[in-house]
Amino acid sequence: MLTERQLLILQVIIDDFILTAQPVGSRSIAKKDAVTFSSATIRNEMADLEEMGYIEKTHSSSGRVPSEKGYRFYVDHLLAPLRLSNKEIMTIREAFDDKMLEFERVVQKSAGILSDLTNYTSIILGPEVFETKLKQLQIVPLNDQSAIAILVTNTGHVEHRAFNVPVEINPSNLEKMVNILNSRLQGVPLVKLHEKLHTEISDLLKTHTDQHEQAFSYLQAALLDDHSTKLYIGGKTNILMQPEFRDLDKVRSLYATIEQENDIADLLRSGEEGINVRIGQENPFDAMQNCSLITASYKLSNNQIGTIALLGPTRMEYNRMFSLMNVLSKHMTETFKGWY
Amino acid sequence: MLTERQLLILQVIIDDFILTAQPVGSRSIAKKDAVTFSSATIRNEMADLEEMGYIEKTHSSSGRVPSEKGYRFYVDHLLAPLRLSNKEIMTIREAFDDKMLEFERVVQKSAGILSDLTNYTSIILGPEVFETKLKQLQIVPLNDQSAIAILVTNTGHVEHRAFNVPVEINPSNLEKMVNILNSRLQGVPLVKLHEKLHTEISDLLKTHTDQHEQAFSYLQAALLDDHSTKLYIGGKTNILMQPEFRDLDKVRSLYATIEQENDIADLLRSGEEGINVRIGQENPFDAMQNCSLITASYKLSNNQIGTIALLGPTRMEYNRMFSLMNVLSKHMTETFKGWY
DNA sequence: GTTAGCACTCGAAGAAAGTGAGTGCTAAAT
DNA sequence: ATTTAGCACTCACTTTCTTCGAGTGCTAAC
Repeated sequence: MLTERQLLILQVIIDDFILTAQPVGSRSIAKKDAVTFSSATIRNEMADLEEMGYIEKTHSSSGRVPSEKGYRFYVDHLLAPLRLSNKEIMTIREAFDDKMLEFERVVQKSAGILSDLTNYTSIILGPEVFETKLKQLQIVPLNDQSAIAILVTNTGHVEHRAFNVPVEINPSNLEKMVNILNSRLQGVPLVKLHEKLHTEISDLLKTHTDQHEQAFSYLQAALLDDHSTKLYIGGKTNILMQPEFRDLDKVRSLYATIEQENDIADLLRSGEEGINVRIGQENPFDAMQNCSLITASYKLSNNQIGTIALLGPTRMEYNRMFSLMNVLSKHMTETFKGWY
Repeated sequence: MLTERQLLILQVIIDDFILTAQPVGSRSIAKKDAVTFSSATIRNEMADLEEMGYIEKTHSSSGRVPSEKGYRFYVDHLLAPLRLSNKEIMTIREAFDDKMLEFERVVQKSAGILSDLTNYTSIILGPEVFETKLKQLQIVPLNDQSAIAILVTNTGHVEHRAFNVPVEINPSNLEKMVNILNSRLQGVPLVKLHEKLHTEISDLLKTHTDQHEQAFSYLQAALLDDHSTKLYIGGKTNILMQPEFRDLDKVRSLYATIEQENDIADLLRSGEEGINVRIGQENPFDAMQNCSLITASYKLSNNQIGTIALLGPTRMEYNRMFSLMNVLSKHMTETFKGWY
């Protein structure tokens, strides 16, 4: 168990290191107002803290640096919630002031804010698509060879895809077809669209259009793009600002990792509801061994859950990040309230 | 005027430097098979070439490095068109093999190919929007408070925007309104949409709907997003691979410059038809003083012109880049042929 | 005109020396 | 029994000095 004094020293070391990225020495700790004892005492305490694994030396005569265990303890027990600055609060409030009505827009903006305010990289994951349902289907003929299929979901998401049409389809047939499709497909979850097209619609179309086979296959190709959950990334280049990423190789391998969107999505999904932190080795990917990943969840009105995340060096401003992500996820949840 | 021998030496120096990024010395030039004279002769010639400004020394006893004038001469007079490797040709061909029908998709893919094959950063600019016309307008009600306006252009481009609806509008009124809008707005160039809405439609709506004022303003807000030309950027992080960007400050300021999308768009637009190269100082932005920008134009079926560009260090593989961009722009032009 | 030869230049890489922020330990002070 | 002053020691960093070699320009011989 740590004594009061050790807690204080640990806190000072971590706070200082988060600020400066430099190893913290006993003398500089002793200078703090909150610290009333001498550097020698601090040295003794630091030796104990090191023995317990909370701090480390970078070399035998260096100051101390928080270990991952130290950060973990800090996050779990020492974190003093920070009041956000007025500027930060205003930035977020203003962004949400102009009513946004599209999921994409909200998420994009949130990712932007988060990366701008933090200088880290933000990643936002949308909710699972299971429940997204088809609201309406439209087909707009462009010319006699191609048309655009537009798909609107109940969440206000719009997808579209151009496709070739067999020349023989005439406008009235097309309209008929779209009407049939709409009447049969409205309300169908996107993930079931494929199946549904096969089982129910295929024969229906057959009776109403001549070229059903071809039309069907074209349409299918057009509509069955991946509806997989997208990742919104903000401030990708902020990583370059962090002194721990002075080494370009590290940057490169981190970028390579981030580009595996599926893996990252799985990682974000794996967090519990509320705020989570993964510190250094707690992250599954090699390139993230020097990183921390903070995730927070937001809710949609149907109680589906999405995740916002911040990726930075282990030396992260955890307390400010917690407050920021808290506020932002609340704003997002609030914005989405009563949407669908 | 340069002698044959000087031309040869200049060529070797530039080719070598492009490959290795190291200053080229007289001895290494003398070793080339194509070179039959001694290093001493080469030194004499190099002194002349330097006097004429085609090459430079990095310090008084270093090998030579091409000057910007040298690159300019090389690009204008020495460039031997390079046969692309089979792999490169196949990559491009395969990408264009599966029929793409949407401008965005084609452009996105092209940008991807270009940056992947070159390890530089690719930038693609769409054509001016002047001629893009409204094909069809759709309004899909989401619930009783919001709806989505979808706008399809004759180029197959789809834009959409959610907006609030006054609760009182009922479905049949909405349909009526959409029909009116479509009949009056189809074929109107996007850039004139704003004006047209004001002069012609406002009063028309008035006679058909009760809440025309509100509906109108909402719709206006929904439709009049910026239709400005978008930039598609690929391989932004490729810049990190170039040894000349070992200095993070340079990378940062280059990124900052690229993020000024309007300026970049203007820059890309300013090239002549065909392939252009801007070398170092010929670029207008400070952060690009060590960069070269190659631009090439592609055509849409209506003869509108778009631009693909490649941004890299002045020490660029100009001949391969020329071939690549040539092939790619042709493929793009071909793909767009007969589209609208 | 070309080239061999040579003195010279200068950056890069390495070794040596000095600096200072930090430590651990001991012994005195509280 | 803590705490602290004092001191020897460590080690990254910086600066200075050396060495090394790839490169040059110039001169004289071919």
